[in-house]
Amino acid sequence: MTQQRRAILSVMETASKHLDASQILRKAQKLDASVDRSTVYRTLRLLKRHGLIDELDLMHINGEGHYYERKLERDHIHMACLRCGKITEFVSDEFEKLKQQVEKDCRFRVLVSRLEIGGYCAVCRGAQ
Amino acid sequence: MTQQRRAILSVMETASKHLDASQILRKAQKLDASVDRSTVYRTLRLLKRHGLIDELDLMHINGEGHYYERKLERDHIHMACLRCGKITEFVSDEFEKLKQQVEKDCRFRVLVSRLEIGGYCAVCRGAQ
DNA sequence: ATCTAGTTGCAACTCAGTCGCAACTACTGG
DNA sequence: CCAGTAGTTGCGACTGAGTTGCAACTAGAT
Repeated sequence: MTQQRRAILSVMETASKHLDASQILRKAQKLDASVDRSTVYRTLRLLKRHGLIDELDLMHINGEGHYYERKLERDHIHMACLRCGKITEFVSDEFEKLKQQVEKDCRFRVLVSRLEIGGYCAVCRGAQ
Repeated sequence: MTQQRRAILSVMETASKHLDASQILRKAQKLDASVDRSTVYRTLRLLKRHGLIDELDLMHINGEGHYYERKLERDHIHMACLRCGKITEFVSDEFEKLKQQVEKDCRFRVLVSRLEIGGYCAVCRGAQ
């Protein structure tokens, strides 16, 4: 556990929204100016492998990069509005059931899952 | 509808598995040698926007790129084995129900959806 | 046959993410 | 408390996916 990792960890813990690697870098550098881009990537890879963070695309609403968020107790769905860009999260028992079905019917051990939906949010749906 | 688009379309229609952009380029060039990388990207973007193909990450089992597949009547889940790399597809009514729930409970119009699961397939689960 | 809007190939570019390496640092055992 | 070492870091150079500006070129309408 190094200074740099502590800084990155702390950024992830306190983040209020989905951050991409360069945003994480900038925020981590405010805590420890020595943090390097490659350390961020290396640490993110580590955290991902250990199942502590989730990696998201958010339907590529802004470019090709990835977003990261701390993995919480319950998985959630990400919905991205293709019009206004808003990201909504949604927790659903149906989702849990679906994963259980996969485990059972496909005899597949589920470790990570990512459900992203693109479409129109309630507001934009009306405005459209 | 140009020669080049016809070639790319044809590759997508006849593909037996998930292809990335460079594989699509190579295959398309066998049908029309003039096809350029940028045309492939431009056409894929177009097809994606029109909802004719789906874009996948396949849990980044091999690098950062994207994979594409023709969108069929029914959506399906992609499961990627983190040990042997096998990709399995699975059609589920639960998945349809889940999307309906999102439409209803979140008043969110679902246009595209992508559910990817990483874990261990039946074979590797035993071998592990 | 002509015109034009849309498409293409090309080459140069951007940007995310990776890698090799020498310098460094957090922990171990003495 | 200190030396040894395994693992981590910063740096700079690199890779590879995807994009873009532009002049040349179609496909299809008139």
